[in-house]
Amino acid sequence: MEQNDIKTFFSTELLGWYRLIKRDLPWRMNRDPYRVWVSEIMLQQTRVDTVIPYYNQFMSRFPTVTALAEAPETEVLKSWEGLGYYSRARNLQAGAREVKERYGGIVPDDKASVAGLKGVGPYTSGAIMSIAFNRPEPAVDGNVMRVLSRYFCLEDDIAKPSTRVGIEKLAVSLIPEGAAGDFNQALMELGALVCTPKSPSCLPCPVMEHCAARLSGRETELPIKTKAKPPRAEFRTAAIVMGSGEQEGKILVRQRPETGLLAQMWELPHLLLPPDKAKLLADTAPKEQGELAEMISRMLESDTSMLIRPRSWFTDADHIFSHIHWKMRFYLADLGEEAGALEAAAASAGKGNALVAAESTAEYAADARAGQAEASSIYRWIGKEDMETLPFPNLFLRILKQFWA
DNA sequence: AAAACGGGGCT
DNA sequence: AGCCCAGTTTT
Repeated sequence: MEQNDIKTFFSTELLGWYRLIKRDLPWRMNRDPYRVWVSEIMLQQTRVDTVIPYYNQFMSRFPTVTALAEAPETEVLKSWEGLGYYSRARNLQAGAREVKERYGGIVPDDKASVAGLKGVGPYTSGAIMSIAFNRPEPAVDGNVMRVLSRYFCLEDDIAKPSTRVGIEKLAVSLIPEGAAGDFNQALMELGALVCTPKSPSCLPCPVMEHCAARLSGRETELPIKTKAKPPRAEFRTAAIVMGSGEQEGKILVRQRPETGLLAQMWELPHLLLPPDKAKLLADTAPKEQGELAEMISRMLESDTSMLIRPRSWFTDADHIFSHIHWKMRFYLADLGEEAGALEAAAASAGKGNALVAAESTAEYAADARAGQAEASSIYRWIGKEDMETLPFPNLFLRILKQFWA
């Protein structure tokens, strides 16, 4: 059979299959461009099952572009809490504000305008244009690269940006006349339900008979993809500082900087350990680390001008981001009058009031500067009920819940 | 071109 | 416990 017939077969069979079995997802209720837009942003790097509850809550709280544009930023961030990649939420709201101001609150039926919105890249602009407006644009995500790599037996590394560009050209050529939205969703649906990464279910696949990878028995070898580097380890000590007097029953939290990791989210105060101290955390029992407790307490004194007394070890927690592995140790601390046991231990370890040892690495220096630049104005005492208002990343939310359990 | 940027699911 | 998933922005 000729290549063009193989392509036509693919498009026709896939589209027919999708129209029979497509899942009933909340963002498929209608073609409202705003609903499509929100769903596509949430679905970046995130599975359908995870997104569904967030999507429903988000749409009821921010039903229109204007509602989102006019909402307080913290509220938007709070609604994104636990979803990850928080710049998506801030970019989405920035986009909503642009649509409100420049396009009167109507998402424009124009590729360049949509592609110009913050947080909207090649995939998302293609998805919005095709799904909401039925324009023949490619929407190439990981599913699509996997499906097409297998069906056409493409051996390019899908981790390379240039590969996506090539697959986009192929994808456009496959779009059936007048069915761009359904076809693009069909491609992703097949990748999600049938042509899965690990063990694809070829037997029920609507296009198996002309799948080049399957025909040559190579469906599990494709697509080719270079593996990511493992995350680098970072050791951090953190404190749960319990207030007294006015602050009785409250604890000390702070807001992260405007940019970078977990930007603008709230957190328990913590400190990146230089490599030599990190070994201490890794190798020594929590209760014998007066020195580490002492370091975080000195950092807090310098930031807040309050006398912080570490009292006891609370818990250890690991958190793995895509590029960093945080190994954290939490101490309970208060503003007590007398020195705590841990401080005594630190003193006997021979550490006086000297500041934390000079930075050993560029990373540590950068972290220390960022911490200092934001110091003092970003700290705040919160009670249990404030957890419902301030956005915290999951790792800190878990610790807070454990503390207030 | 490579790194930064979360969090959860599967085996 | 280790491996996998992968869009956009920034460097």
